[in-house]
Amino acid sequence: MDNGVQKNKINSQKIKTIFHMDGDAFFVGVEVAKNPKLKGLPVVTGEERGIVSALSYEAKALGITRGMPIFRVKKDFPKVLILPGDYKSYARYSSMMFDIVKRYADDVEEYSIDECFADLTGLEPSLKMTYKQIAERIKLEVNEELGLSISIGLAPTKVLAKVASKWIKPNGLTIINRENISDFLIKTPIEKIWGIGPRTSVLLNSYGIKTAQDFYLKKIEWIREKLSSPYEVIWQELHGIYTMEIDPKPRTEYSSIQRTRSFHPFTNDKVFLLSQFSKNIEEACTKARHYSLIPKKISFFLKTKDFVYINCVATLTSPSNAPEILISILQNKFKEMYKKGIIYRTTGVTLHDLVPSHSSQADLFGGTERAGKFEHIHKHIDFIEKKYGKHLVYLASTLNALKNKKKGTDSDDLDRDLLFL
DNA sequence: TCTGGGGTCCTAGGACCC
DNA sequence: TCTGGGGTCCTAGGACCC
Repeated sequence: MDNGVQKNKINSQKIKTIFHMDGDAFFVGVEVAKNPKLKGLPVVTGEERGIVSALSYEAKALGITRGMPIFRVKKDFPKVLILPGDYKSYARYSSMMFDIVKRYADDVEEYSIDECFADLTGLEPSLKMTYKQIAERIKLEVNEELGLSISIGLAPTKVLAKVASKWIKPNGLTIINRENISDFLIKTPIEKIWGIGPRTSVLLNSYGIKTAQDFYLKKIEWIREKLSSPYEVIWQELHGIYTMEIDPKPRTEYSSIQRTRSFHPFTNDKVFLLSQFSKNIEEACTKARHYSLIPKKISFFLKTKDFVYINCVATLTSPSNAPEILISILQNKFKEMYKKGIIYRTTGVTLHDLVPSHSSQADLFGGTERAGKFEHIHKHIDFIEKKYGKHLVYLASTLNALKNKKKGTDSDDLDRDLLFL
């Protein structure tokens, strides 16, 4: 009970040095590293998504923002270079970047594709460098070896290290220690603190809390009374009390896997929607198999053109990561979710309660046996995709998602497709 | 057609049991 | 009889993150 607080009582004896690294305009940074001719130009990525995912500082200077529709960029900023995302390269550069950090620190938490935390505590004597020098070395090596610019924060906690790495950007290095915390928090709006989003900011504003310093100055009892437990942890962290641990586990464990697709134009075509779902299921299953995970639960959602979600959950009597089985579940659930007169923009599938595949036991209803047959096929498919590239092999129902499916098809068609399974 | 895609964690409240 | 008072487990949904 109250684990975070208990832990920190022990940990607060020892002041930590937490390192946080944040890529500068990371996706664009990688594009520039791949093709140095782009350096100094206004560049954005996200062409395939229709909105700006990342933008170079030159593009930002023109007034482009994250999330801006690509058509607007084309129209208003014709000189800007627009690139599609190259996620394979981003992942490669990401792990090379983290490898550099691991040269110095053992405990590295890969937080996202362009961010990591590391615990540098106690490394000064063995590396014969100050913490600042270690950070400078890492920055230099990432810059020289990978051609990437990063910003670094050093602080006693993760939350403060995030404040620090954001302080100077790009190419910054900022140190917060227990003595100068307030200098930073006074100038940080509360909504900029990691973990405090728009809803909580509005609530805190209503209590007169505008800056991180205002929050910091509240009594812990007040925080407990007004907010839930994660905010108590943030309060501790802002006080320099190490509470959120570094988690160096490799990113191979998932508690859920999701695949969604939005489409254009919006539609209420049953066959089209089902084929989109089907493709989502296949891709989610491919990922699940890649990590040897099997879901015990699956959920589906439809999003209407007005952003209303229709959710639906199914518990699997026999856990499976074979798309054929999950699609047959979808067939039933879809009838509950779909309404004739409504126009949809997105379909989504989430696999929940993932367990390692070796732990799935045989059941009495033959579901596992049936899944076993498919397992064979999928082994081959996974192999082919590994060799020749992704998304080569699809199920019949997914073909509808690949062909630009004609509108208003009768649902009998669909049943035939699914029967084919 | 301003608003994509992939995650994690926490809480409130219902169901069920004694 | 003016319907306590716990547990536990599960789910839906909120909030937040990059």
